[in-house]
Amino acid sequence: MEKHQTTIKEIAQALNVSISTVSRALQGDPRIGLRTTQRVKELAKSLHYTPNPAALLLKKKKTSTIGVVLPFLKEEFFSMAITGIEDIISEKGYNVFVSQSRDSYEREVKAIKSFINSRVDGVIVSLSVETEHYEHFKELEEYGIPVVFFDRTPVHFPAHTVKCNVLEGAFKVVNYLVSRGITKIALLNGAKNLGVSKERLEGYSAAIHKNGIEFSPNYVKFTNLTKEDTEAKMLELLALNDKPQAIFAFNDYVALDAMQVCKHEGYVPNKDIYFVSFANLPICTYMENPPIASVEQFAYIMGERAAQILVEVIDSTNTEEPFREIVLATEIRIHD
Amino acid sequence: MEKHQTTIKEIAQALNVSISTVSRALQGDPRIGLRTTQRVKELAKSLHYTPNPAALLLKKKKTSTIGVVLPFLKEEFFSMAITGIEDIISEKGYNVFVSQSRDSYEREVKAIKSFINSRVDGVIVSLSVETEHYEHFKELEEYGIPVVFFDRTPVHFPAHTVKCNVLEGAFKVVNYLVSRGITKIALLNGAKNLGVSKERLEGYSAAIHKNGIEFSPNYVKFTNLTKEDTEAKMLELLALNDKPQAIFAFNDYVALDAMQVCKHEGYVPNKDIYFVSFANLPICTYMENPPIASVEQFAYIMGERAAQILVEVIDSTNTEEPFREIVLATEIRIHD
DNA sequence: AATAATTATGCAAACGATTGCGCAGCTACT
DNA sequence: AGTAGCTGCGCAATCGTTTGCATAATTATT
Repeated sequence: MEKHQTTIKEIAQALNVSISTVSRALQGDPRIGLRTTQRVKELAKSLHYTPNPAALLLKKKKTSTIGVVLPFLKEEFFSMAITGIEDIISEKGYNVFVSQSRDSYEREVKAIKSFINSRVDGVIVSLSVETEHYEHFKELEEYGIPVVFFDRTPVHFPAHTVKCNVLEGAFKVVNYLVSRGITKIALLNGAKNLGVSKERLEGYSAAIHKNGIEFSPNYVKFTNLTKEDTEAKMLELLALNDKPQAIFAFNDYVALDAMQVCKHEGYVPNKDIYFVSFANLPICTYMENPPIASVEQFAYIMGERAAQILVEVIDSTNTEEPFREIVLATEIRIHD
Repeated sequence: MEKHQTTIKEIAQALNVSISTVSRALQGDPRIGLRTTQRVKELAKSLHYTPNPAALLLKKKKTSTIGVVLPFLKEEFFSMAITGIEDIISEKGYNVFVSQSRDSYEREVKAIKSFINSRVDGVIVSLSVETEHYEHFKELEEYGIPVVFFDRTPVHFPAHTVKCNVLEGAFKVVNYLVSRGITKIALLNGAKNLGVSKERLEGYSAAIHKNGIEFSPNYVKFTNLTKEDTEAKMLELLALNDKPQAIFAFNDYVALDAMQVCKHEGYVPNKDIYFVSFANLPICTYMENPPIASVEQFAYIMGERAAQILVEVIDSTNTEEPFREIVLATEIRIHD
């Protein structure tokens, strides 16, 4: 029952003109007469003609497809970003391949290779927590496939990036705690190799120092973002002689995991120990007890901006374009 | 700096053999000598040769790409299903296009048309809440593109489907409530046109009758799954003279929205009014007060099964294969 | 040594579209 | 009438592969 996909050739035969005429008419080439152009376009429409993408790629070297690699679709931050990407990209006639690294370096590399094989026109990436080497992105570069990173961007690797001002957000949220008289603040950070972890630490330190609080290395923990590691690190914090009064968590998911540990250990979150975090995910509005403050990260907007930059770079013939680095201002949301 | 994608032609020239020889050698055609085959394969590997997918499609009419359309990636149920799909499909060398209908019929239709244009080899769908007509899937059929539906499957439209035994699950969960002495049970259902809503209603009714409880139409509400509509319907239930003791919600998200209304109206969820629901999403483990019972839907497994069926159907040359209808057994999880 | 039987390889068409170049046919001018 | 200048189209090559049908090279057979 395979319905035949209409081709340009069939239109040509039906109208008794040549293939090239049909092709040009469809593109509105001025060399083709008005009458012919009309007839061709009408027939094409009534036959539901759509150009064969393979043939196009063969000639034009363009698949109208982009690839997205991100850690976890199930994290609302990323699924919202995807939605932003989809909205921009589909409006330009592109399709989106999605691949999850699940925070595995290996999976991330495989995804990129697979995208190279399928000749995507561009790639949008948010790094896995494990990623410390960027060869796979260099390879992308060698093939002339542009990449835009968002949120989890590489360090010491020049590239197009979209992120929010993490340092500023971290500073603000720590400052907020201090303004409430809370000074013993621990940082339950992401993995060390992530740039966004470093920036959180910087913002945290800056706020600590600015407020004349002594910086305690014991109060800074790094987690690989798994539930297990978060729990372990949170337990370490709770075991400290000088227990922190508040935890600044890497993001809402880390905060949630940490809060569970708290409860399990007999502390009441946001009463015995305060929590603040990053992301401000919608799902948290359903929580009984969300972090008392969260830095809004504008996931959807990040996705949109990343997609915009990517299509601009794809369209631009200028291969030597300077790297674009978008930094979104953060906003802090108070929840209690 | 565009690195040249190696072609079969270049390999042929370098080895001083013909293009066809290279092509055959790469495919392990026995007609090509062992020595030649070896040399070709080695050079191909060292040059990072990968066949141009466009050329392949042109010849083979196969894109090794499938499309997935589902309501919301941000709903954990669907993002888990995608993960299952990805795992199966990528292992077979396919890529996955993802598109969200966001519960809009129009968007769903557009996604399908776009998939037809890009000549995907198959499609996996979970219907939007608005979908009542299936012409777009008929069109897919006409082009010979197989479809597999999961969870939200069409009614009166024969197709490959993967779902769980909703009726049974609904029956069990209502039965559980009754076993706890709760008899005034309302059903906060999904939209009427969804098959899965109908089945929930059937299971609900069956359990009600079996336990000799009088069926009250006032206790059955349908929502289009938006927060607003859920809230409105929940308020109607709360306004009833004979207020229900428990709410059986369409899924966890509906339950969460409904519970918020409850709280807002001064009732304590799962104390003044009990909640049970469908899906049993991991995110609910972070809730203070999740539904007291939830029907496990095995999202990941559904995704896997749907993908398996799809690749089987794609590979099978037999166009007249009977429709496969997988029904997964449900399990009910007690949370308190 | 000539021929048959293998074995190994090449030619060229085809897939569906784009595009540089060439060539009719018409009009208009001298 | 002859020629220049348009206008409107068609030819054929091209993109990277696959594949049916030769053909060439090698070995075996007599």
